Amino acid sequence: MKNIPQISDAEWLVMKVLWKESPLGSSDVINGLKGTTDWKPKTIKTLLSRLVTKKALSYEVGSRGYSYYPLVSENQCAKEEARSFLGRVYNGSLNLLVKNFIENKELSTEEIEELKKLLEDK
Amino acid sequence: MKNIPQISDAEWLVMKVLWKESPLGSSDVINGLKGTTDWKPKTIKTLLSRLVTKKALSYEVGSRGYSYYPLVSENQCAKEEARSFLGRVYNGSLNLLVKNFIENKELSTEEIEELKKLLEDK
DNA sequence: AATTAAAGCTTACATTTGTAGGCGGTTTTT
DNA sequence: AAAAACCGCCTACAAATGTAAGCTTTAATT
Repeated sequence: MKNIPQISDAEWLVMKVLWKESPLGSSDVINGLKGTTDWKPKTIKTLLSRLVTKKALSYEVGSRGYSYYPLVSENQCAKEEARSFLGRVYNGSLNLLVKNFIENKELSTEEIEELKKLLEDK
Repeated sequence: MKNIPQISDAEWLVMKVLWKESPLGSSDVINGLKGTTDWKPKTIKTLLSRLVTKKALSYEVGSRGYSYYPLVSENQCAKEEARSFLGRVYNGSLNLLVKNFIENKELSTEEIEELKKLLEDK
């Protein structure tokens, strides 16, 4: 059981690129964020470095620079975030969240059907 | 349509006290947090002030100090947090979150039953 | 070969957050 | 009335975050 590092909002976007495909050089990550953000390349490199420091990423050294890859899975991180978010806002209860969504009519009919199915299949 | 202010983790705990009951004086809030946190009274006052600055709270002036009350509802804030969290982590999809919980077996049988019921009743 | 571009390392700097302490005035206890 | 407790206001200060720029070495282009 490892500790999941804290990943900030901005850092999540970087991680997502690398969860989709890795290893990638920084320029690839920069490219992968075109359209998603307006960050300067330097900003993205800062985020990459911080993620390495936090041990969310590591890298291999190649001739044309580092090739980054995740040390933690998206699933692990998502779970951790969910835990923290649900704990803070919904007393840790996923059901309460869903209930709220239903009550606030935040869900389309299709989504509700899909949820039902998910639960049935389970 | 108002903007929901950003409420930090620590601030949430303060808001929760006031969402449960308000208006309350700072000493009541301090009391309401006994057992939940170890914060010094001063810390809680700082949080109260910050929440006022952020317009998450306001207060009436009484003879024995301020009486704080929320300017935003728990439901609004919860919705906003959910939006931000789901957006960041689950592409905005509640269903994806639920799916993940099911797959990771984070839900007890009872919770699943309850969810089904919630969806049926809807 | 000379210039330009890129890589990573270090530094920057404002804002938000966690976590208080000090100060001067008021209220409540002794 | 004097002391103790409490009030709110202002200040503090480190860590995390968002958002980069500068410098030095290396690689790519002309």
